[in-house]
Amino acid sequence: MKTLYNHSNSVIPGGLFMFYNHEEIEKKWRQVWEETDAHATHDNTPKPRHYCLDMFPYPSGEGLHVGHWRGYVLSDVWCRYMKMKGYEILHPMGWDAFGLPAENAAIKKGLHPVVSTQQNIDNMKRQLKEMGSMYDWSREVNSSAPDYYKWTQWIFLKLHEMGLAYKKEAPINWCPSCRTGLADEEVVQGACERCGELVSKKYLNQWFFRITDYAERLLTDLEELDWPQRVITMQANWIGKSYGAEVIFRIDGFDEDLTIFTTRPDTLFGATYMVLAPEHPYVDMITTDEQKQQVREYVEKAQSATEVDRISEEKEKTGVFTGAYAINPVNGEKIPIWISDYVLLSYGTGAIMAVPAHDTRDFAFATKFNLPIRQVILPPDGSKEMKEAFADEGTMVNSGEFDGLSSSECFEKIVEKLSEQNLARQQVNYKLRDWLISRQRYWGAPIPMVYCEKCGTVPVPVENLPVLLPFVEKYQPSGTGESPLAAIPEFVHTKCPKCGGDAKRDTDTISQWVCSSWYFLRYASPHEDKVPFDEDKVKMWLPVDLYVGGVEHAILHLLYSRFITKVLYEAGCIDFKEPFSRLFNQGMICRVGEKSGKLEKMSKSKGNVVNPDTLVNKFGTDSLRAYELFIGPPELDSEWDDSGIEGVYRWLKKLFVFVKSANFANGSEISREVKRYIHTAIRKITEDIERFHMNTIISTLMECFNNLQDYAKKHPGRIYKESIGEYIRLMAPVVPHLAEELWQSLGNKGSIFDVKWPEFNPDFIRKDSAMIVVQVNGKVRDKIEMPAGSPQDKVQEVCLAAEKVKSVVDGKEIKKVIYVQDKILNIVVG
RNA sequence: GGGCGAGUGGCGGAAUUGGUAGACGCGCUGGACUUAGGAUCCAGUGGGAGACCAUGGGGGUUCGAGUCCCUUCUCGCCCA
Repeated sequence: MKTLYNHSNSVIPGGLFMFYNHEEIEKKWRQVWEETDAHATHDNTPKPRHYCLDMFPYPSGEGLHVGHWRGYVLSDVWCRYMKMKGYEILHPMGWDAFGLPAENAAIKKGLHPVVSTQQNIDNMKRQLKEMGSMYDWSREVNSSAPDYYKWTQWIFLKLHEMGLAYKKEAPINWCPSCRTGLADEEVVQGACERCGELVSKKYLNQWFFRITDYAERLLTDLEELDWPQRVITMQANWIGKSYGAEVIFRIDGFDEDLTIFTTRPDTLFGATYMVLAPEHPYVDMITTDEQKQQVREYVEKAQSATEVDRISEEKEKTGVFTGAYAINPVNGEKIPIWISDYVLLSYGTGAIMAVPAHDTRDFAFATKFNLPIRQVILPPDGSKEMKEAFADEGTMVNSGEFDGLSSSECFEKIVEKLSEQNLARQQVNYKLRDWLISRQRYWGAPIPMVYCEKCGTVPVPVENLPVLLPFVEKYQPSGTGESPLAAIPEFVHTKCPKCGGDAKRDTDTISQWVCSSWYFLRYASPHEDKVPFDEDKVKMWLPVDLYVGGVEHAILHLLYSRFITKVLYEAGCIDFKEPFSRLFNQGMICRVGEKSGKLEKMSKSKGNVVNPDTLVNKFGTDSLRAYELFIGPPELDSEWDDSGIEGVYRWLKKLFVFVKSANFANGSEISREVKRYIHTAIRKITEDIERFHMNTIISTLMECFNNLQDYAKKHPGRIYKESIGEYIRLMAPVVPHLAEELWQSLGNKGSIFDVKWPEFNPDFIRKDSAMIVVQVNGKVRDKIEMPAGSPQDKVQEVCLAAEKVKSVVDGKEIKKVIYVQDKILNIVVG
């Protein structure tokens, strides 16, 4: 008894005890929701539909921490609010269960991924249910389930059929620790996005998706999205469109030409040498005998360097002369051809013209190897000194007929001139490269392709899907560049679907990013078994109205999903080009890291996680939900502080006692004061939810409650059920369990979420009097209460008579008076 | 180096269009009830004795600036 009293009881007037038993209340209402199927989404409904999606998590063994809760609480508050606004809500949840994170976790625990994934899903699902979110679990998807990945394979085949999936032997990003190839997007600062290991190069025959075909569409359609600006910018930068020109340089003594891409054709006269990527196909051909040895050694060494190192501006430049010369098409000059690793084969044409005077890296290279630096653009200050490259625009010099013109003008003029001789043309270039989707790992959807000696590469027919991932004991990555599946003869050996002869399966698996780039479509018809998604239902629900998740997916997942959506649009499967109309990125929850002592993103490895289970036990889900919002603006990072939850808990406890212990009168509220409190809150909270200012919802609710409580103390028994009911509806999206409980105890039947969101009435917040702030020369001198709507001369008269004002104004000339209705009167004196 | 955020009490943070800076909460101080208080309730809480001073620093626009403009510093993220 004593512990209960300590924790949760409040003494109410009259000496009675009230116990806010959050555990019992929350359990009760979750059960009611389950029994009444309260969160089921109905496809057929007269209501307007709203699709709100959380980025589905990968089933981690560590479970959820309070940082994960943030986004989920936010979207749930939004959904519950929208439901009360009269929408039919689709708010599903599922598991990004295939792929490296899940597999690495399984290996670490020494469990089979099938087992560990299921365990993790069970635990996380329990946690998610405890959050009280209105997920419709009947629509749960699991990307590692055959009835799901069957359709991931279908997507692969669709792209193949459209000519958007192709296989090529290429140097790819290889993570030696994860023992698999990675997409460019998965390499961050030269390291594996997952494990942080430095990525190296490996030549492998791999499947790619032709995302570059969609570069322009992916860029221009960004404009129509209601997304955070920074995500749009990051995507645009990643696509990396640049305008420039292709210019052809003749190679002295050879029939072959070198084509280069430059974003600065205006600097052509300043090109004093050329550089090829060490892997460039002409290197061997043009290298003179004297240079052969050196070049060969250099090419070998360059293979091992990471891309980030190669293109870094800080790194000491290296390179070797090939002995060959090219002819600069604008002036016929013979310029040496070098090779250097700062030129990448994969960007542009793998060859550049080097203009040391106007490019930072070229400048560093030329300085090191004593190559000529010729200034062709004069900076606006006319400086001819060249201590570093001048990369801006200016006036042309040393450029023949173009001298004296502005460099921006010559950008086109020089290209035009060369194009007459077919030596140049305007060209747009993209940094985006094709998407590598083969993984040499076990835990993924097998690539549905078969290699037949007779027929070549043959897609597995759709009716034979899924190509099942075999259950094997030994699934650890081999590291040889072959997937573990290659070691399973029963899997590898198959019959050719075309000729029926012996054939071998592709043994790589599809990147998890493909699995997650279409899951939002699956939720519309999660049990459909004839097609990946029911087109009518997708039309009903999509595109996603609100997508909530972390900014870490700004490029990878969001770009891939946009791409797949565009492909399916082109294929005529869906009628929209963009999957997510509105995107919201919640900020990270941070805490001081155990080892670093610094504020870091919450994660197990940093040793700074806070487990929600403990807090739920002590304070209840509703308190934690409210506190997750209260901690700060949802789009900004916030620091977790355990003690803050106490304040929220106290509010709920007091509220519980307040509502449960009083008898509110039936009928309409008669107090104007109470009406004003409630309607001020209705207006503020509605606006705040609409613009995602979730933190101030809590403040407003607390403030309003404090007002109601004070009022009730002064006027016992004078608050009506109507007002309390409105208050409970306002808090319902945030604290759903308590709201249901209190709603019921007011004598209502049914769920509060089937009741309409309260309407704000401006008549009720109008005040009879206004507190006028009286300023003299902008300084506050007094505050005077006046009837609302008083005219300026009246206000001025009263204010000037006020003692505090008089003492500063007297004896001075009044130069000007500014009056803002019912707010402020500013007297300007000389 | 470039782009985008952010900088307000002891702390987390409020402040639609420029109009009482510090809402709400934590913490703290004092008091009440109590065997006890880590429960609850009441009061107080930016600094300064004060005129006044205060939204990272400096300038500006304005009757009035946390908010707009210029400049500068610090931190975070992304790109290079």
